[in-house]
Amino acid sequence: MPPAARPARRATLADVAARTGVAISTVSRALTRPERVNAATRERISAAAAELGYSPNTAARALGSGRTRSVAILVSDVTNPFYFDIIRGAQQELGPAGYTPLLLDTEESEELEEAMLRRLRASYDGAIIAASRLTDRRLAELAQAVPLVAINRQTRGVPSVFIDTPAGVGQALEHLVSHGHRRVAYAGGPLTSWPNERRWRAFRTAAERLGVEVSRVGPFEPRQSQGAAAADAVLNTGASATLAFNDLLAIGMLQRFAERGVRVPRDLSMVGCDDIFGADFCHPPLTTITAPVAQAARVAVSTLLAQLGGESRMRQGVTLPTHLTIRASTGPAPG
Amino acid sequence: MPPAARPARRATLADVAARTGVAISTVSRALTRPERVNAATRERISAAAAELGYSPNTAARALGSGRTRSVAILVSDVTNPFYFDIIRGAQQELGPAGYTPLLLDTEESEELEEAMLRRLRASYDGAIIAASRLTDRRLAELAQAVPLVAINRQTRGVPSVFIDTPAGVGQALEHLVSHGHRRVAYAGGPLTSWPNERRWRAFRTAAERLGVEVSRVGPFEPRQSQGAAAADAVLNTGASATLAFNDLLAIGMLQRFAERGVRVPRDLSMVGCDDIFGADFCHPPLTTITAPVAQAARVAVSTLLAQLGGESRMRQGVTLPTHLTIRASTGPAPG
DNA sequence: CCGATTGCAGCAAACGTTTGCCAATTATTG
DNA sequence: CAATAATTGGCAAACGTTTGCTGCAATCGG
Repeated sequence: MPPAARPARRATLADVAARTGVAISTVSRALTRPERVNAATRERISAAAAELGYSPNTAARALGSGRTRSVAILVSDVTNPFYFDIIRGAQQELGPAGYTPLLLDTEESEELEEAMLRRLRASYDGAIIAASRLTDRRLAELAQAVPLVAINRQTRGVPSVFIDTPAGVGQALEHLVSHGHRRVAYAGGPLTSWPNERRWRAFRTAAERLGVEVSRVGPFEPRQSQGAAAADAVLNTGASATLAFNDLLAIGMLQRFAERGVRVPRDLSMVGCDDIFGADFCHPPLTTITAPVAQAARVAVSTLLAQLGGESRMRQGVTLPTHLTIRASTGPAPG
Repeated sequence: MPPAARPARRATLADVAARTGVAISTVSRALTRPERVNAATRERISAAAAELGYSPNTAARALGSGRTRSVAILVSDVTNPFYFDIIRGAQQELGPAGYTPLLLDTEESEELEEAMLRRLRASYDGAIIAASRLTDRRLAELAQAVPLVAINRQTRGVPSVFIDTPAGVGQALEHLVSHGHRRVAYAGGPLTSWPNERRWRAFRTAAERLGVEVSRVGPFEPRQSQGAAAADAVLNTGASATLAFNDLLAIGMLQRFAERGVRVPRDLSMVGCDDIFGADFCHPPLTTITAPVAQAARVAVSTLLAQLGGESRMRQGVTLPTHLTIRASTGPAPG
């Protein structure tokens, strides 16, 4: 067993220093600020470090420097596919920058959200908050104390990345109206969800502009299982087309319509929001407002890293465009 | 602004100690080992800690104690919906136990897997490895140095949770044979995937037992986009039914079949593995081998925590049963 | 050839905990 | 009531880094 002689203990700076015959501080600098150390010495140190398989102890580093090289990613529900792309996008941007994600599930709770952020404050350098449930006031206060970037939440004083789904909502409604729909319904998400309110407002405004009748049903938790209730409620309104708060809900509604024998899009047209995994292969494939979710996460991370890097003139708010992806769940109004 | 007087600096043990008039060590003990301290003192300390909003600095704690209260979750691709349930299940078990997940994406790379595990060794107490790409030897060696539990990977000396999909493969084949299928194909996953080989073996064995002809196509990366190639390859074999390495691939295949005008299950029956998000609402809904993925993750975490807790007599290997979920993608053989 | 400048490396003090050991106080026992 | 035991709380040394300051030597300009 050749590699069996592995030291049980991890190599530390002290070990590398001893092997090289220099001081610990020199090793530290050689590894973190190479330019502060003579090239020859640096060489020897790197060699010794490699031989010993040295890698820094993150806890000690965090304690010494106050920086952790990790970023908290707050999602309200790890289960929601919307966040998969958030996680993925964040990961993509974080990894190459040498940061590690700290995934936190706030379980749709305002209290938990703030508590986690506070409790683990020393464990991350900054945070990406996707779908905050916090009030504007609390969020703004928090942003004073913690470097953070919010996704899909615009609040004064809080850097954010906003996915312009409301604009897409307008497009979606035009699409429906052009197909002859005159009565439309909005199947709403949680009342505490900020984007939900924005989408509803955009929906109502566009409807007014286009002269169609609207109703709103809900609130519904954004889960597939809630789709049944939402579908039934929409049917009650007599609308010929409906827009759901998000795709998860929309997919659930689609299933319910199928169960009840409501043919989509023949009897009813259905539009979702976000274009999550599954929206393209559900039945019928869902017309939806495609959101650049992974991109939003990447932008959020890069904004955050810039902030952490001490960039003063910072983008305070970025808006990302969406587009309407027309699939098979929308069509001409019946009759 | 009442809460404005917040100290910019986080409260430390020293602050609490000063406020209570006891030593730092006493505060530490009062908070971590309440029984080691007088009830009255403990009371006063807790009160002061609460007032100051004290919460321990995890880095300092890790440094002092060598324990981090966090668990690494290694997945080969955060994008794969299979892992959503892993993440979710792990989260569910970790949270209540006061642990935090450290999500690591190994990007299907053996090197990255081991490197991450080593580099971040000081940042986690133990690891859950879902779908290791490591060789048996490396994995076993690693298990000596790091408390870990593997999911879907049985290797001597490595505690594991195994989802018995191979048993389900047998069932699936019986289901197909009972529908008159005589030629079946396996659309394989990555060659480095351990479960892939197990599934294929189970498939071949069952086919032999049932007297049907098998072929194997692949390997394919387990991505939806790879479904096209897999579907075309299967069509070439002349099989009337096919089992895919996993649902992601199966869903991709379903899409390709639709494109090519192959009617499922009329012309061809299709079975997936895992029953991921989407398997129930794709078109047609997928017959699949349902795996208790979230449960597997929960069991893995609890096994790991037991190990961390110093339990010596440990379950070395747990096997979780699967079952065949019949939906609409399978039916009688054509002709 | 001397004083000023620069580059490089080391010393030592943090950072906020945990924890082994010891001292003081209080409770228990014969 | 003295001796012993148990409980309680404090001291101080880790843990492995980072980083401000200092000192030394080599280099440079004049």
